[in-house]
Amino acid sequence: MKEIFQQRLLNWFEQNKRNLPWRNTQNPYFIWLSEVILQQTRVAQGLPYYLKFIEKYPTIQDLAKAPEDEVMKLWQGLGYYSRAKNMHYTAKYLTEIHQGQFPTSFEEIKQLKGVGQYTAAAIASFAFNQPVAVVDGNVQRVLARWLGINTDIKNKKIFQSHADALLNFEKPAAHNQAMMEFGAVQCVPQNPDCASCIMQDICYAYKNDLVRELPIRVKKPFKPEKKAYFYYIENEEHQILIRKRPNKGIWANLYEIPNTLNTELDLTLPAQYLEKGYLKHIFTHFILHITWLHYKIQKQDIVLSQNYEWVEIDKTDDFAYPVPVQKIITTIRNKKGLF
DNA sequence: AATTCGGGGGT
DNA sequence: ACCCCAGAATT
Repeated sequence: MKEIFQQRLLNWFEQNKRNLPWRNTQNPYFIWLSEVILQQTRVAQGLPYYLKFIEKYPTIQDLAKAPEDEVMKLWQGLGYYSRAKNMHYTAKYLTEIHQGQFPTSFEEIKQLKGVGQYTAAAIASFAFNQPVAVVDGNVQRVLARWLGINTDIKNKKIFQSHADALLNFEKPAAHNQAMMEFGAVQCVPQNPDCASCIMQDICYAYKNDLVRELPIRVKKPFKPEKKAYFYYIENEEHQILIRKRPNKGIWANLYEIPNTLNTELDLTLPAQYLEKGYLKHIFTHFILHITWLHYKIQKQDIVLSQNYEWVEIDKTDDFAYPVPVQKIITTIRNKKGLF
């Protein structure tokens, strides 16, 4: 059965694979970059970021010598910002400590910051053709349905052992990519077209009418909601107040306008604001209700704690912001002239 | 083993 | 409103 699956899978892959830029290379730097960008991210969303990164940083040395703020700005909007932070750290590490050489074994690759089990297996197999099986969300779905695995997909070990057993040792790179592509294109999460599937006659879920039930994903019962105020504070010199967030926690090392998310406001503001608005921001683990307020003040009337800085409104785009902060700035700035 | 970390697109 | 994506680090 294993050989039948492997052979059909590779045949299917040859005929149906998408032409993606990181598939036309064995450069470990490009492959690593693409894998980090694509962590928990759809190909369609990650693709433009990948193209931006390889254009701006054609080599790992280019990435290593870039300022972190510039890397974060290029990453803006992708989310999971620690990926960018770790990636930049690892680029510097490999350039300065490792002579710019990418490690070639799975074990060494997995030691790199920001590289876990999946990404290490992907790089080792794609770039160096090592026989290590990748397990991502796509692979888990394919395995769960084909074999009828009914344990929660959080139980990674179960899936890894099945993926290991199924790996094609002759062609690990093609096999791994084919597994993921099959999950992404054919064995999709919702309403897969099983009628056209080449694995139909050997698929446990299809034969037992369990396609809709597998894979099993245990979800958290509820998502908490928080409220916060965000303050667009403008002075008479057309500057606004921003600061860099701490290097840990949510939105690490991104820039923000004054706000009450997880903190008290450390500023004294006048009684009157110019306008206000509302924004809902949905995270994986909570919902944030944002009320934004637009103030105009005299620069001399405010005492700044040391890490705030005034920035020209026309230069605010040089900094990397969380998406809701960028939305507030863009919304208000685009009304310039009304006030 | 459970929680934290983002954002977007599909349905 | 819910799902889930080429997951990893931290607790």
